[in-house]
Amino acid sequence: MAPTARRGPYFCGIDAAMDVVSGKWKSLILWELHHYGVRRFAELRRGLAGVSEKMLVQHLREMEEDGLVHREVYREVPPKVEYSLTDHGVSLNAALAPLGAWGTDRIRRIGADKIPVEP
Amino acid sequence: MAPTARRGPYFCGIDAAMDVVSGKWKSLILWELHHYGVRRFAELRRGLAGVSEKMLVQHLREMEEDGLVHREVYREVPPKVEYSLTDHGVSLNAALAPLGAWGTDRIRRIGADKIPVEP
DNA sequence: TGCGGTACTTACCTTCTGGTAAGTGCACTC
DNA sequence: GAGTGCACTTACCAGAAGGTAAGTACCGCA
Repeated sequence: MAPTARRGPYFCGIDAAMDVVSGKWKSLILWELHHYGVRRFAELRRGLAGVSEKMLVQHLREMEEDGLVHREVYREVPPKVEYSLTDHGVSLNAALAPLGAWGTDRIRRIGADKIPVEP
Repeated sequence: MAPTARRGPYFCGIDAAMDVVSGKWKSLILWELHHYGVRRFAELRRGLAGVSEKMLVQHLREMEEDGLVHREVYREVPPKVEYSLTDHGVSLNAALAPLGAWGTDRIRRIGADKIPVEP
């Protein structure tokens, strides 16, 4: 029940897009897949410092359901699964670009003290 | 402590922008203020069907802190407070436009059954 | 005199999100 | 034969987000 409780009726486009992007790691996953083209599960896990396996799986599943990422399973041992962006994923990433630029601007505005420094 | 617990170090621009937009009603508030230019508290409450006063105040306060909205208090009785977008708010709204377009497209894709129908 | 409207504030409660830690089955390496 | 890596799954738990309902202080209106 929980997995598909989302996707309610939307007020507007932003709403619909947000529903798909909201999730702590989704925009990072999008960016990672955009940057590398194709990535394996463990590669993503290592690429997104701090993500838990549970959340990575969950977000990837949701993004697959939403038609953003493609999941290719190779029936081998050890298991191999490759993730990549679909056309919708690519276009979403493009639509996020201006927002990213705005955010970069904001980081610059609020000062250099907010630059990523992990504890 | 809770009000300013956000604004952690950011991974990237998207992250920084999301931090500012995430909140159930924030994008709607942005849109409402963009559309009407200036709105009073009660006008916003009526415009955003379903929002609670608590969340509206809270979101407006955060957006004010983030430099997105301007709050103009008229010391009269009954009280009068006007909200409007700052330049940053306007530019954020512009940056959200492509995302909104993508979302509208998505709504069209996933079918007409998801069109806003409030219970 | 009581109701409605203004713009909030406060306390309490529920739901959702995300994190931790452990387990799974199989193959390769030391 | 113990340890490691692969791609997960499961159970449990903490904290954040958001909703409900009531209260505040003042005024205009009937």
